[in-house]
Amino acid sequence: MSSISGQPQFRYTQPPSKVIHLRNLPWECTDEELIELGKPFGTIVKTKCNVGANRNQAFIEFADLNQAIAMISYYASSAEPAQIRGKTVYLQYSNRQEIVNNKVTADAASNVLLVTVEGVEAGDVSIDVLHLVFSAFGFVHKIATFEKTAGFQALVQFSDSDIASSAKNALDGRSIPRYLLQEHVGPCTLKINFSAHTDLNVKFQSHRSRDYTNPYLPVAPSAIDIAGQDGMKQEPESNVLLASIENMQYTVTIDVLHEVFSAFGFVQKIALFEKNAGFQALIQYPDIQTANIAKQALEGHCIYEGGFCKLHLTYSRHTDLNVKINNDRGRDYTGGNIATVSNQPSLLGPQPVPMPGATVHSYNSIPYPAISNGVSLPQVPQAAASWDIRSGAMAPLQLHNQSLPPQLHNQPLPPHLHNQPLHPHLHNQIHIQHVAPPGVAPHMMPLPGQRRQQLLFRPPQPYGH
DNA sequence: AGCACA
Repeated sequence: MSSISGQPQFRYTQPPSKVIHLRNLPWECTDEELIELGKPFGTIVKTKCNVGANRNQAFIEFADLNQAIAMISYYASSAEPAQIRGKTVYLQYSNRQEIVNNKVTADAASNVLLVTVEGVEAGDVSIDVLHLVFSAFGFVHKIATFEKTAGFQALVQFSDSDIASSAKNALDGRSIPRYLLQEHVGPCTLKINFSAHTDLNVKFQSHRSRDYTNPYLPVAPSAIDIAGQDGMKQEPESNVLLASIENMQYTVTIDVLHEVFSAFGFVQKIALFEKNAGFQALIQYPDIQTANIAKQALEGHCIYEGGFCKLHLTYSRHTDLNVKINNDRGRDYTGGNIATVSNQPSLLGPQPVPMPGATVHSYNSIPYPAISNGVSLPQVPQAAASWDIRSGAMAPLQLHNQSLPPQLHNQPLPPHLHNQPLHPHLHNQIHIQHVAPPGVAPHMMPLPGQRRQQLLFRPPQPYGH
């Protein structure tokens, strides 16, 4: 324990530190007395007394190293030793660089997080969105939301503090992805602390509290609403879809969107716009059912292989888009008498513009051959298109669950599902060889739901870019 | 009189 030389090693080898270690203190010593002792030498930022088994040691931390040096130097050459309550105290530099107060457990890790959502008003962020966001890190047991002066807050309970910590580390200071929010909602930054709670007392399932461990908990009447089965949105259904495009590495044109969304029915109108530094599109179908099918089939899918241009679909509040002019920002396929910008060749001539007054049936009228190249295709129902990488052909992507409305059964296949060729004009538009990476064909890539969650905040970087 | 989980 002692040094080889017979003298304690620590005696002359302490490097300077802002922290001074004091010993031989009276047990009753207080922080005030430590401050009195050290104050003449500088600014004391922290003290700690009653340290050690005998509670007769203490620490003083100065704001500046030179102040600690001044105190040590003074008493090293002083005839009067440092004293507290008449007792000589011995000083030396501490072997630590700062006083740490582990007594303060205000921010101790907990399995319950206190989440403050900044920049929102009541109802902007549903409990289901929070559940989705936090479920990426583990099973969420309970959520309780409330409004305080601090704003919209939520307590999110995990099974243990490790999971809670990982969620906190990943999400604190970040924002809820735009596509989880309704159109009008601004950026929602999460500020996350550990709660002092360990188990929330959720009395019933409601729009403000949930217990995911107890499916038999009574449901508050106020919670029975029009939320969809996924519960992500409170928005009512609409024939107009709002598409947010995530990870948009490549240009997404109206023609591309038209191609993709036409697989489900006649697309009446499309409008593109930038919002909140993101890229969004409104796609108008003749009816809610068609929009519903497209929404469910395409949600989370990528337009391009490699996770690029992932679609996130919600119902718009619009029911009829006002497209005044056909250009690269807006398109009206209903054949109304509106102006057309001349530098949009794909709109002219053979562009598949159905007759005026077209209904969902009119999507059959798109002037493509029903079958091309003699390639027989799987039976309807078909939903989204999928490009075969090797052949460049488009293969059908099955709808997962629901049945199609009657009018979509036994119809000729939509143009996407045809092997070759597309109309020359459109062909060039949708193959997007100029935007896809070399050797990669445009491709509809379904991503599993869990992966979607994983990607929420950390979109993949394509090809090492 | 000799470095803090408190």
